[in-house]
Amino acid sequence: MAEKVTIATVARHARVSRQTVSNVLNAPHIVRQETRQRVEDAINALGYRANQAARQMRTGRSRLIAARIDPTRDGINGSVLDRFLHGLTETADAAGYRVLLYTATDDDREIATYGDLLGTYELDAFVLVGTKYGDPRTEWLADRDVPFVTFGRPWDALDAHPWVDVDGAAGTAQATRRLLDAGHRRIAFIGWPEGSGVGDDRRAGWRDALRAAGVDPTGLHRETEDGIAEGERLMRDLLLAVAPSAVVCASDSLALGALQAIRGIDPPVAVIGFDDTPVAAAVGLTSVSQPLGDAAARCVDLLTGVLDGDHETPTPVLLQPSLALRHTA
Amino acid sequence: MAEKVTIATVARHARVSRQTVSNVLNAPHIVRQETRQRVEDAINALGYRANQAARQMRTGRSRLIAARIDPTRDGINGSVLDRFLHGLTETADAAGYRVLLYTATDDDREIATYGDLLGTYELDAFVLVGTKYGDPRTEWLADRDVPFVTFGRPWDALDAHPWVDVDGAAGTAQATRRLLDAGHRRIAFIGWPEGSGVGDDRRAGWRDALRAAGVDPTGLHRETEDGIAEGERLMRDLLLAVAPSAVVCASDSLALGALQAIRGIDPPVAVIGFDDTPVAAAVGLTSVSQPLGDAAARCVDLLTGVLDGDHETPTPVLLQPSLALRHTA
DNA sequence: TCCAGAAACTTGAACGATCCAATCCTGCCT
DNA sequence: AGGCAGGATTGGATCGTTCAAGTTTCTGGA
Repeated sequence: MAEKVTIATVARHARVSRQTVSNVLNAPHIVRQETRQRVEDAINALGYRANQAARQMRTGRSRLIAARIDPTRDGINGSVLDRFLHGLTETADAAGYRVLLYTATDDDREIATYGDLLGTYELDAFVLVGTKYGDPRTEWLADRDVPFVTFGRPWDALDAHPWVDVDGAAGTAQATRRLLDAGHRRIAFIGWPEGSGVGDDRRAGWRDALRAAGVDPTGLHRETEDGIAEGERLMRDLLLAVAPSAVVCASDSLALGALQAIRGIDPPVAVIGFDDTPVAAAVGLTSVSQPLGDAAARCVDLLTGVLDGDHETPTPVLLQPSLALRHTA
Repeated sequence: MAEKVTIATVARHARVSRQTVSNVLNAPHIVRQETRQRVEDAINALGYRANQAARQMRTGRSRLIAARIDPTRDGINGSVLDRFLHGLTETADAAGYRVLLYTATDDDREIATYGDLLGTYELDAFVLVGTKYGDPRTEWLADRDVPFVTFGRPWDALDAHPWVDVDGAAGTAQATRRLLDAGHRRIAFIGWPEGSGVGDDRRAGWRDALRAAGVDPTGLHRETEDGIAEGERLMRDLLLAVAPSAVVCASDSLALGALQAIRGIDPPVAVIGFDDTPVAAAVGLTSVSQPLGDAAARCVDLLTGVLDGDHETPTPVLLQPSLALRHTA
């Protein structure tokens, strides 16, 4: 069994002091070129890696970022988180950080977990996915000056914190415009009950795009909780009430339900979903696609900005979604 | 800002020495009841949490488990990993461990990452998802005595290591028997090319169930890479060649393709997929469901067994899948 | 040649927990 | 009352790194 290689081993091997080795690692510019080379050679020869625990003890920083992994709720939208987490892991890695997972069943437990993670692991930052009106989690973190980013806007706009989001309104607007361009006029919308930031935003995009084209959106939209059965029910309702020739949905679940409701109708009713989930790809559903890899990368950017001493509050990032065209629209 | 609460703070508050506090945490039985109570009260009052970095430095153990998060490949099977990771996080948490994510694009990089994680973070163990014939990763880890568990059998059976798996053959056999019970005789199988452990296992379950019922499986199966289009192609082929009344597939992707191929056929051809992905739930596809939460929990069980000093190699775990019945079979 | 000042490098201390060995109680027996 | 055994408690050393302060070496101008 090989001896443990510490900074002292490297120092001895390169005939310098421990501190010089440390400097080569953390502040290379203050070490003379020749010495630096000698130390780097020793590091490579010995396969030395800085022990994170020891470093953390002195600096108080763990180079660990926490992210929550949810129980896949209805299953369909779960893969969004999946893809986001992968992007996060990849980008964090490149920036020298690692992602630690945690779960929680409700806000209180989640906050308790924050305390635990901060106390025992001295986590550097948190990434929160999804935000709601009056989110107690962001408040707790902000009160304690814990760096964090949310993937999702702070809908309160009470106090600003760094965030990254995808412009949902732009997505539904783009979807609506595509349908308008294809000659559709009676374009309906199936969304979530008023009051959720994300849902209202997506509905607004559809409404504004219609108005801009001189179409009155009145009566053309329906609201429900998310779900396939719900989408199917509301689509049937819309068909009877206003006979739309196309529909934009706030989620792929709803869109999938809509697809089932219109089966057999000719000419086919166009359907566009939201999130570009695997299900959409599988059934050929056109859907608004979020740039999740980019979003994750920008989250890491914002965090490293804060962690590496940028004291100014970083500018929020609003990314543009794109339309994954398939055969339903 | 509150002072940092260390073991010394607690000791002062409880009027004992640091060591006594440490004993209360790590070996409670050697501390007198009354003293222990006083120390525990102090811990709660002060909100003390043992600093993991300091503990790790002395003990060499990080209470961190690494798990890989893959880029969602074809998207459909991605959520399996998602659900597994969630289960892992939950169970590990309960056992006092945390899950650290990593990614890698190929085996070599993955192994390099192992070295990095072990060197800098002193990870306690790895969980590998998916194994193949002659997996270099397990060999590397075993050579270095790094504790690890695989979710997936070692198909080589060369040297044993702890593993947890779901009995794929039992799943396809169960699916096949259900179809037999419903009166089907010409039950086809669409699977993956010979040579993958998982694929061969799933095909064997179908074949053996047919034989047990006195049906000759010859000519009733087709092989291809995974994918919806591939499944559709092979199903059309099967329809022309042997006109099956039912088909069992090695994945939901293949089953989804099969579903598209049989659209409009009456009486409908029964289809059963594998993995019970969100897509299956969405389109009403009957599918073999893996107990992913259980599997994750058993992985953690095996690991904690090894980490907490059980020197005997733990027994592998083979879990039974169940059939998620929907309207395609 | 000498010296100031900067640059390069070295040394001792500290982070917070655990381990080890030595000391202090406490209760019990004679 | 004195002595003893055993468990409970204590102080000091330690893990590997970085910080703060100190010392040596180098550079250039008078």
